[in-house]
Amino acid sequence: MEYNFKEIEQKWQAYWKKNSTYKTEIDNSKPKFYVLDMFPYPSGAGLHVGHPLGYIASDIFSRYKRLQGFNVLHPMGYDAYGLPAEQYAIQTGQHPAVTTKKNIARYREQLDKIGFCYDWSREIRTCEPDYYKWTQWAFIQMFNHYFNTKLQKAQPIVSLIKAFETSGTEGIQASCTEEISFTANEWKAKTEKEQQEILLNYRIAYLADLKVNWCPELGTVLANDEVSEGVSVRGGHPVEQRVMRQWSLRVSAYAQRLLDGLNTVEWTDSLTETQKNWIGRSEGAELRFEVKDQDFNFDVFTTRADTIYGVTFMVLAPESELVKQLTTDKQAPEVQNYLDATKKRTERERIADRRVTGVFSGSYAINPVSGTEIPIWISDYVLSGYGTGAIMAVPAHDSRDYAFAKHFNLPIIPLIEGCDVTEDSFDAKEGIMINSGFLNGLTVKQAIAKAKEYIAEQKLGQVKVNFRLRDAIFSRQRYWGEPFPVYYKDEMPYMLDESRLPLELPEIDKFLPTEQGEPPLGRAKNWEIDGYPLELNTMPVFAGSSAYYLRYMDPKNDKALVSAEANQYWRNVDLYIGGTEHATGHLIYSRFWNKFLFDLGLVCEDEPFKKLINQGMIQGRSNFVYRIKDSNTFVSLNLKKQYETTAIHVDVNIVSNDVLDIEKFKSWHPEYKTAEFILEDGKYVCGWAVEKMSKSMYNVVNPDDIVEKFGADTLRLYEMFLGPLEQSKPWDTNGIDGVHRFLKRLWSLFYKDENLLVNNEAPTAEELKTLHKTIKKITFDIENFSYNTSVSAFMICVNELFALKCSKKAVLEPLSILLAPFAPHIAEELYHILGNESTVCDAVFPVCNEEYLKETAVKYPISFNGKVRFTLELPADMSKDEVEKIALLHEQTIKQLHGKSPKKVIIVPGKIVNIVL
RNA sequence: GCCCGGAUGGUGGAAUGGUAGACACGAAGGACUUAAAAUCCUUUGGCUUCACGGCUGUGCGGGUUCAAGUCCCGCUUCGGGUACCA
Repeated sequence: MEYNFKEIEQKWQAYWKKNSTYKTEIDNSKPKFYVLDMFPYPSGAGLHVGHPLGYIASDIFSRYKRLQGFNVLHPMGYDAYGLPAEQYAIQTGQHPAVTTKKNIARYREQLDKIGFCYDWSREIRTCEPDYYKWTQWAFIQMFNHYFNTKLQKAQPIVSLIKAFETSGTEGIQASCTEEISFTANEWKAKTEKEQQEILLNYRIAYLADLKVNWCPELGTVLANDEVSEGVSVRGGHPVEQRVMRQWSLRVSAYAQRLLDGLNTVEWTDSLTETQKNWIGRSEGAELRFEVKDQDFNFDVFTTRADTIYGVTFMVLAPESELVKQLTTDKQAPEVQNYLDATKKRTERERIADRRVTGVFSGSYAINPVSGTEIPIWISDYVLSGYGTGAIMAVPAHDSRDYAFAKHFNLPIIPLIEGCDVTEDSFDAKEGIMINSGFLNGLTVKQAIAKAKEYIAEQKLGQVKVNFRLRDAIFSRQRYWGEPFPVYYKDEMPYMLDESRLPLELPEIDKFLPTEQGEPPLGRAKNWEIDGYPLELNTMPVFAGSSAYYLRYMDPKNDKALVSAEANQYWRNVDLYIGGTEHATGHLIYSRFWNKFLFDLGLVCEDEPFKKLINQGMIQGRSNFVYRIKDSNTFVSLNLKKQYETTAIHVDVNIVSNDVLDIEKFKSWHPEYKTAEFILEDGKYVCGWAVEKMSKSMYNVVNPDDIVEKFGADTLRLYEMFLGPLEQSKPWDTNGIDGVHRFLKRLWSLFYKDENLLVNNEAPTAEELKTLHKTIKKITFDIENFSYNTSVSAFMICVNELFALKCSKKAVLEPLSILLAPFAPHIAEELYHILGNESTVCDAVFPVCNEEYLKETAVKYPISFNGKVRFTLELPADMSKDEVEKIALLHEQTIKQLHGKSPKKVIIVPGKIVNIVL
């Protein structure tokens, strides 16, 4: 019997489906393990071979954990809302729901072929009302809470209202958009509308006028993580700054907790580092500067309080409210010119063209420590959104201030002994302070601490921590997203009653803004509730992915996002696998979302993802043919030097081992029908390059084709065999024969022609050694996600058993269980051939018995000055002295010594002998 | 600019400081076959030698060590992230 993968794979996929093998229920008798993949956005292009890489890795781990007796939750679903479907709808008029559904069906079909152990009964789609009901619900909770900075925890907004009623803002410790203060009486005197406006200043989900990233091309605002280098991450359209009234989530309130939490999770260093940078905590001081000839002062934030004696000017952000206050009449026209000019510059232009610009405001500040007068400038190199939107400039020790000072000829005072600031600033935080009054003679580190102390003592300001992390803008002027459960009364937002959820996405005639420039929902008929208009914006794509891992625990629950019981059992994700591209988006938002729900007592774990692995990208491997200029003749790779040629991408699917299938090429495209070829050794050899896998490079490989030709097990093994999981590597179908041969060879241990070879003989010591060293290696590799070396280990094992002609059940059975996580179909088949009747998924993972691995002899490499000259087989338990004696007496040693006596002999028992001459 | 990863045969890649190149692909040769496919066996870093063997070799330059792909210092280079965050 031959290895018929097609038959085997179909048979067991049907069996698993029929027997609900992958259905998971809460089982308190077993420990839980939750393995999660970052769910995909179902794009129209379907899956290419790069997509399943992470899914296969998580599938292996899930199956492994199950074999070890864990109750494994391994769900899958779809991040179904998003821009591409809507852009497509705008172009074609097709409803995004229709294309999304179609794409999901296609994804599912592709995923099913690979034999994953997903519990599909738990599937979720973010665009389904049953699901987004809970996204809307969470939003309502965020609206109804504020963040108490003292407790570092979300609290009901009603408790804040109570506090306002009794003592106003006195003693309030709450994260807010803007510091405001009022008394209890003032509060009570306010109208309902005024009170609501004030509460928005504190709510975790709030509406505010904010400077946002507006993308005209997409017709929507974008969050910071959706913009990179001044263009939208999706589509690469220019983005500009605009002030708009938008929903936001007060993610910044959780900055410290988001930072602290990173110490409690097992993520890769690079990922935690990225998050740390994104959160951007900096400790420093807020210093108050008085303005000369005005009864006015303002604060600046600095991490270098030690450089206070080197401040030679101040700079305000052009958008700062201080600009108006500090611009003198004389300077007013010039300042206005500058403001107009900067406003016109988009973020992108500012990044591309980083010239030094600025204008003098006319005012002077007084250095609070030295008392000197310093001019106040305005420049766009200072950001309005960070700190106070104003800085103290220390050109000697900050490169940006230095560039500015040089350009406008402002003084530069060095503060560190021996530093040279004639060409560049000295930014390093090291050295001994000079020119700095009471800080002279201290190291920079000491000076920072002392200056902070001084500032606090003298009440010149306060020690402060600033974060780079911004609140998440949560409104999108788009159709294909979750509607907000919000209606407006007297222009103030109010939440829908929970009983009215979900608020379903209405139908509209066109997926475009209205003629008045309102978002697409402005087109919806009767988009109101009880006579009040509903919100026209929809939620961003990260809304639906922020708590999906919780929903999988209890996907059908219509009373809660997740029941306490399910949450108590499944708790959080033990292993999360996905791409690095979500480092600053999804992985921040979902941690924030989870912490919020944690504060409300709705989930029992503070961090959602305990361990996280980033799978590397699968790159494409493109092939080229070389056309001789102005002809339809193509020349083979190694002959092309003789001609002037153009390289043309050719579909990798009609190339095998870099040799072009000429007939297929001719019919690939009409213009090549009459093509002629200059061959080498009768073959047309193509060139190649590693590039992104994309349609335009003709290097996309579809997993379906691989499954068709080699089977799912081969695909799974080969994806893992390509290289380390976390590394990026090119896909090259050429190597796949190797793993396919391995499976065939494994099969050949069971069958020769029609004869079953399996027998019940007792295994030899050698066979047991092969088996158990494989068990040991595979176990270690799975635990360390080193799947590429496990595939090698399987190959070695089968090669050895093949050489030993071993078809013993006692060896093959554990081997088939061992292989089951990697190649479940063939493993299941083999397991049944061996006489088992239940699924291999419920077998017990074999355990290595070290007894079988014990070596009686060691092959000692004998080296001279570190260079190995020969090997010597000696008993494993031989003493050091005896090894030395034998090694030194060996004829080859004597030859190497040339009559000299060795200076030193190093013996590492069981490892190596090194003789030093 | 800053931060994080890499760099090992023709290719993908192995190597708790202890015989570099496991395992595969490709290539070459052979067996089986009328033939092909499939399968099996052998060789395969480079240079050198009839051979035994020798020399050399993990991006570059230093260093530590009995011993370095691995540790340290300084570069080169290719990816990825981030960007006026004071």
